[in-house]
Amino acid sequence: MKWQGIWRDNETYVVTEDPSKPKFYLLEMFPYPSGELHVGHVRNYTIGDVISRYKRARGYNVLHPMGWDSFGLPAENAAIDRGIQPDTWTWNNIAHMREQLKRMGFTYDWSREVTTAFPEYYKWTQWLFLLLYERGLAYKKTAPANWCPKCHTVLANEQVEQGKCWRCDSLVERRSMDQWFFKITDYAERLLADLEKLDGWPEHIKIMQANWIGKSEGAEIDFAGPDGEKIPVFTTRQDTIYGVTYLVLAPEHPLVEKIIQGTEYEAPVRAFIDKVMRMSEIDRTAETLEKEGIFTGAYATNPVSGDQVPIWIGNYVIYEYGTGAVMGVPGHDERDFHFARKYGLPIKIVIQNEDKSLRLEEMENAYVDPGIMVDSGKFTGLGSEEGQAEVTRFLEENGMGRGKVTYKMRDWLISRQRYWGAPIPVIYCPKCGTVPVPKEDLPVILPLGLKVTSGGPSPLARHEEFVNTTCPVCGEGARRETDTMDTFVCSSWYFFRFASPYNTDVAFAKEDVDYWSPVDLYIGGVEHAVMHLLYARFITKVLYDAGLVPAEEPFQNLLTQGMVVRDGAKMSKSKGNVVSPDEIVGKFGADVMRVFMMFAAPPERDLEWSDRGVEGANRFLRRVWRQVTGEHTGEQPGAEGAPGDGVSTEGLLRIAHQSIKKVSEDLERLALNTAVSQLMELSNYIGRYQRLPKDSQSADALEEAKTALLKLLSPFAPHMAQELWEKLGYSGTIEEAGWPEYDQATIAERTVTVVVQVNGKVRDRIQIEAGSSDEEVTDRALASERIVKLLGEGPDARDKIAKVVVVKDKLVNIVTKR
RNA sequence: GCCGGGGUGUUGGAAUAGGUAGACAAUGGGGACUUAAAAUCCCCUGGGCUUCUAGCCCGUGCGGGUUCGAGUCCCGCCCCCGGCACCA
Repeated sequence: MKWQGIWRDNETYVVTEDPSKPKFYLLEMFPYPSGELHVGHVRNYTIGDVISRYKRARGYNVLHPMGWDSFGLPAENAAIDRGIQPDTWTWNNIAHMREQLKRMGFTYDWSREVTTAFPEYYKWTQWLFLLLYERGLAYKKTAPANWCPKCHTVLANEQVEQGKCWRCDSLVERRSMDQWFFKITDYAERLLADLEKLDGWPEHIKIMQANWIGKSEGAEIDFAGPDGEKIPVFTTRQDTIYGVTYLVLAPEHPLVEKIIQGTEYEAPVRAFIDKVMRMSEIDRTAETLEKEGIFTGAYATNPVSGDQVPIWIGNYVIYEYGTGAVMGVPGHDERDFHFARKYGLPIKIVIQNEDKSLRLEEMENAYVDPGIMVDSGKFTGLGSEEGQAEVTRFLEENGMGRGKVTYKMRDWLISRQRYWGAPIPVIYCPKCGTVPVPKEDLPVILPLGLKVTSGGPSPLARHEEFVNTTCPVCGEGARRETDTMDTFVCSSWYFFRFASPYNTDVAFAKEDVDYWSPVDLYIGGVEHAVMHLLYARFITKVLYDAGLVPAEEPFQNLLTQGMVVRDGAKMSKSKGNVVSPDEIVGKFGADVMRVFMMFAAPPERDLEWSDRGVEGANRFLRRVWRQVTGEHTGEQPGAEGAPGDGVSTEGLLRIAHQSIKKVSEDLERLALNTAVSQLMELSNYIGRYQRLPKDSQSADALEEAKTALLKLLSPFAPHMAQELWEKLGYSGTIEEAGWPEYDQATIAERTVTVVVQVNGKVRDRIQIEAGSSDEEVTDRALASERIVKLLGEGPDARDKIAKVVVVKDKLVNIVTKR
């Protein structure tokens, strides 16, 4: 507490741009102000704070900011449940959580605090929308969207998990609505390609993003419908074009209506479509769903082979992907194979494996591997890969189709039919149509004090004063857009605002973002692997293209920390296994909480909460206190133990310097748990050393070991390290004293323990002078008591040896003849 | 199904470049101090065996392999966790 006040009063952690120092931009994902800091936050922010303090001690100019992702649905729900205004609720939560953060002793530069729900911030979120609009990257269209009935709004694709809303788990429905989108698909290729540049990202996150983007290279082939109209299909297997025996359209496909009209197939096809369309999204995409289809009565022509093939409708064809129509190649596609078998459609083999062993009557599965094209007209004999290129060329030369790349990723739907968000800055004029709000009119203020109710249209849409406005172009009466933006828009650029938070006339100043960008280390949960992290990369690229930021990628290094669990399960109120950080901090102090969380598990893995572990951390810090001050911390004196063997001044200095090396390296590679364990080892040794007779202790060496311990401990337990620093008689902050450097000569041991193995099994250990030659080591090993016992002495032993392997100063392995 | 990550004592975890498996903790046990308890300090804490002041065998999910030597590399399985999921 004492030091927190001093840090604040001296503005220790307020940073300014300083070109004379190397910069380090450290960022943790800012929280949604839910009301209470939970242990997951504490873990995330402690990891960041440890790195921040370490980098600062190392002389970096560290930007370490904090803010609030403060728009969003829970505020509205709280308003409904408790009758408080969303803004009041949000500001109260922020005030409370800010205090909780301060109590942890985090090194934030609070002068840069950013709150996305303040007009000073969302003005620039709206500006960002207009920037995308100008650049043709924001557009409105009517499209079927994911509607969450409980949240009363649409959701982006990324926010639907297994057919359910990511927030409330409700089953998502399909609704056709007029919506604003950001054209993230224009950046699909770059978002994919630039993943390769992100060396500092965990591989699995990059893979998740690549899968989400879902690039497929193939071709679009124009089949001819019954009246000669084009029916394009997308395929990645152009080489199987001669194996097409039918076509399948998605039930939504516009051509369906046309080809069944007035035919005997009309009624049954309609019934089939109705059935499919009535299914919920989750049922329709469930893996258990039986593939079903129905014949339309119409036929299409294969442009390459000239074959006439029946047109079917299938429940498994997705209208939004590719062209919403697929060619059925049962011989070489698993799904098509089963569909063909089920409905008695013909199967053709057009790809043979090398040994020509495929026989139609023996096939139980499709042959999906590459092979040699057979029965494929002029392409017969080509390999699959070559065939794909040749078929594509043939299609293009004859106007029958074209090479095509398709992505699974869809455009980012940003409209939300909710109140507590940044209003979309658009006006609809009966005369001028859709008109963006001029930049000088920003922000479009979100009116406060509205009555928020559950269900029905958003309060904004019912608030006439907000809705009614004048057209900025013609001045006539017009209406405002009443949807607000997805909160992920707010969080897709906040890291630039932190670099330049004071500006009122620009979103961020060029020189500020030039100095600070990119974020050197970004820390947060995996749950944002494809949402926030993809959106932030997209927006950064847009800003880069507009010449506003210097970096094409926002986050140089990424650390995705694991969850905090208890009894193996995620903490939740309903399970009653929630740990309150306030309680722990109140009982043991922030340092104990910090040390426990850093020690209990490596950052990227889940951390199992353990009350016993917290007590262990407490014991460790109390011991350090006693060792440094010589004071007792409540225990009775007189129960001193023996120092144990092998404790020496030389040993003390060695472990002190080894610890400097080890802790520094561990901090660099973010192995914070092993860094703490090294500190424990150092402390254990100091304890044993202090139990030596006073006259064999070196005060200088002890002082050196103590200061090393405190400096190394200071990122983890800053309050205590600082207090002890003062007690040792030093002035100023321990951080200003700098990070310790180790001396290699002190670490080097004069004698080393070498393991002696016989045939790979450890048989003895010998003490030997460091740097001894292989011959010396071998001689010593053979002379050792245990080896003599096993192999005999002198020439006897030498006769039995086939080979000796020596690893310098570590190990010698004697291999005997068999 | 596909793609990732993982499987090490009673538990959390360590072993960073193929070289002493189990560091550091937690738990449990024993002891010291104490009238007693707490706190503190010391010792032990993977399994089995034996001739027990000492030593042997087994042991990193399972089965093979490479190597003087494998938790680590290769092949084939099993299980757990995460992501995607009829994507043509």
